Amino acid sequence: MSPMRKDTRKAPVKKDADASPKRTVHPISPVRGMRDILPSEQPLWNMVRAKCIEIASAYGFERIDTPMVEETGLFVRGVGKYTDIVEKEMYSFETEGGSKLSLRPEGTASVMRSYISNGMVSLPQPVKLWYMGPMFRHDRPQHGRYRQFYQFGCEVIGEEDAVTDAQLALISYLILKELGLKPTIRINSIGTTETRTNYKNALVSYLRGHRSKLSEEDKKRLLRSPMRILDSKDPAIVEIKAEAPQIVDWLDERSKSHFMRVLEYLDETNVPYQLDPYLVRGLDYYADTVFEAYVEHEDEQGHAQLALGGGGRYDGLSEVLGGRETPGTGFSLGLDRIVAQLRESDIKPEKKQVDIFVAQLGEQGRKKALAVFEELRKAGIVSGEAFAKDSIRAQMEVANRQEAKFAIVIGQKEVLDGTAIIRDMESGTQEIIDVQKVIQEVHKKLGK
RNA sequence: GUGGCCAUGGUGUAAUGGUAACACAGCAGGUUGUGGUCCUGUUAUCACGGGUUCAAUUCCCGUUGGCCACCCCA
Repeated sequence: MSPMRKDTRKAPVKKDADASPKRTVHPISPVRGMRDILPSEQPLWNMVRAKCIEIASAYGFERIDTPMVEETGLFVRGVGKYTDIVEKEMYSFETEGGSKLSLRPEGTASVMRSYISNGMVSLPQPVKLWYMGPMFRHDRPQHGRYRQFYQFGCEVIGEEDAVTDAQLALISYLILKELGLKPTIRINSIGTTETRTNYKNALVSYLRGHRSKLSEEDKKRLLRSPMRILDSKDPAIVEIKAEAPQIVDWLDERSKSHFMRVLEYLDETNVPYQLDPYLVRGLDYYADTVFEAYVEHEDEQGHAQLALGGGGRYDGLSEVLGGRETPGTGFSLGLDRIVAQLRESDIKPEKKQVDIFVAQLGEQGRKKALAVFEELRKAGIVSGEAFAKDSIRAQMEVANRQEAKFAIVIGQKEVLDGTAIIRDMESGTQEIIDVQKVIQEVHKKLGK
């Protein structure tokens, strides 16, 4: 029992005698829209991460990690200059050398860039990749929306067959479903660039006919991105939408048959999906198939639909980024939102239980316990400890909190005898065992 | 980017123009040999800055942050 130990314990609380009683340093809070994912939240996150990886791996996807910082031009060209993401949500900065860089707002552009710059064309096609990591968008924080958020995504590059589109919708559905959510897929086809140009013209002239009902914001979008108006929740727009031209009617034969095949494959998978003729995604690289995965979400007003992820085909992206013509299709899921939904649905991961807690008493006991803990660890037994605590009582409290099934107590006496006490935390019964045989005793107890 | 609401210990809350109460969690202890109950102690210059006032945690303004809606999206 050294006084030193007592000092250490109190150190964090003790105030510097010389310092003024006032705290002059302001506490630092996280930057707006950023947050910590705490240890207590990690098991749920891990459950989500593990499910994503499990299913992607089963479908033959391999992991890729791309940098979080890219040239701003990658996103301007890839995602689209006039998208909201690029226009007002990117964290962009210039380096001293004059490079214009951005924190990635999404993953697909980077993956395609990597495919091109690493010459993955020479790999057996298609190349199937998954990624997981933080994305950054400078948007106003809100429910299920952060400035740093986490996405998991899958990309299939080098394959144009419609079955791939269906598979990706299936995979995104499966991940959510197997986590315990009840997702639905909403799907549409937005055809080729040419189709969209023609459709946009028709849409704009239709909307012009209702110009008086459009908000200022929507009037502006009439010129730049008229299709986005269809996303609006404005009741006036919803009404106008009902009569608006639908892009399906403008699809060329190739797009039409591609889409029909996607739907046919989807029919085979039992994925619940809805055709949404007005589904448009916020990124320019999409062509033909687009889809979103969403769940019903309860909020104060009643319920709304919350998108947990989305994706689609991006056959033109490679060329826009300077690669050769390469088809691609993919999706991404919002991990933060999935975690939030799981919490709302009260879905919890299985708790990892401590099998055995190693308690010690006295200096000799502590030293022996250190060795025993390591033996247990090597034997693959999940163990707990609180070696810095002196009192056995405090240690038992920790053992109890950790919900340990058993506790081993090694004190002065046990060290001398070459024994250890093993205690059943449930019943409170305990017995003396040979310390040499700790591992086999524990195995025996846990085995039954 | 626009608008609304909010800001008290680690967490959740309470009260009050005269410096704060409760619950839970944490730590220590109830004579370093034993947990889940109990008891004791301990843990807040009331987000930050300024103003009004004899006096502000309480009123006002600003800042920062949070929540929510719009916009948009994951």
